[in-house]
Amino acid sequence: MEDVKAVAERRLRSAQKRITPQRRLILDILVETEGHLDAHDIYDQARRQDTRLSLSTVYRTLAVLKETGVVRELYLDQDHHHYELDDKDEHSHLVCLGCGQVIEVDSAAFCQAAKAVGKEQGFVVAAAQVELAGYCTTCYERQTEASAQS
Amino acid sequence: MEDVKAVAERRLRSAQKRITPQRRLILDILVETEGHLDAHDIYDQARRQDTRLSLSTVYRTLAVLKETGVVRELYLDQDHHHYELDDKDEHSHLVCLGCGQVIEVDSAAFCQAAKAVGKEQGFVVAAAQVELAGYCTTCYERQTEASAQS
DNA sequence: CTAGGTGCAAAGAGTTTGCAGTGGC
DNA sequence: GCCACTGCAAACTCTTTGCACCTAG
Repeated sequence: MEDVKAVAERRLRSAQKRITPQRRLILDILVETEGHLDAHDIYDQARRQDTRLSLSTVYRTLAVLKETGVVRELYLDQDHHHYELDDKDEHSHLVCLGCGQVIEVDSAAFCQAAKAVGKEQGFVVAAAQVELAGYCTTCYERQTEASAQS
Repeated sequence: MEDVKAVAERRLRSAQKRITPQRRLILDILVETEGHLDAHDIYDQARRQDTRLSLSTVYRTLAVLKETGVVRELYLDQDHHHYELDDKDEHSHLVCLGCGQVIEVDSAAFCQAAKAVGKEQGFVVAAAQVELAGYCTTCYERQTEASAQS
């Protein structure tokens, strides 16, 4: 855990970026939450500890962290960006259309498929963004019940 | 070709939606272009034939077409939505980070992987959105040249 | 000391909405 | 003729930018 932060700070430093309290705070939140946060989530949480932090700083920090490969930007829905720490293995996201929960799954299978597909087209795949939409068990049952009684 | 439009109109009608000249126009553009258009592309093209058409109508029409399953909304980049006719087979998109071109590829492999992965988690996958980012042959070569001489 | 970073407020994209008038069915 | 649809303008959301001040290295 502590490691992640150390690595992140090293990366910032080697990119001539400064380690400011604001950046530390945002990084802490990302590390502790281990989730998929959007800029506003981070802002809200950060505000509890530093009431003067501004949203633009959050955006600017996320941009820096993305540039340095510390966080990854996700596209879980089409309205805003989400971010997660980039310390995990390749994985993709299952988004439940019913309750909105996001499940992470290993995506080795996709990466392999991605590279194969790319190769066919003479295309070098740098990144595969796979978002799966569907229904979790609970929501699926709820939905089939609902349509059964109509 | 003509078929697609007929199907689309039938779908609209059965959803109690009206067939207006504006909707026909937008549909025509989608059918003829066969590409991945964003709202503004459609607006620009449509304006050539109907100078009074408004952007909101484009958005509203796209929303209706999406609802009725005539078009599919894509997420090719994070800044705005793209749309394509939903009459094609399952396919995904290769987006070139160099020149921005979008190549469509068959994604049977992904769909299969998607369903398998979902099943493991008790998750019913309704849609898989796969966007692959990378470099086409030309841009890849240009890039390796550039880094070679530095 | 001096870039690079910050807060604030204002600007920008892309998209949505309220409302009065129009036109499919 | 009714109600869905339209155009227009204004609002809204998310994100970015300009600028003066501040602070990490």
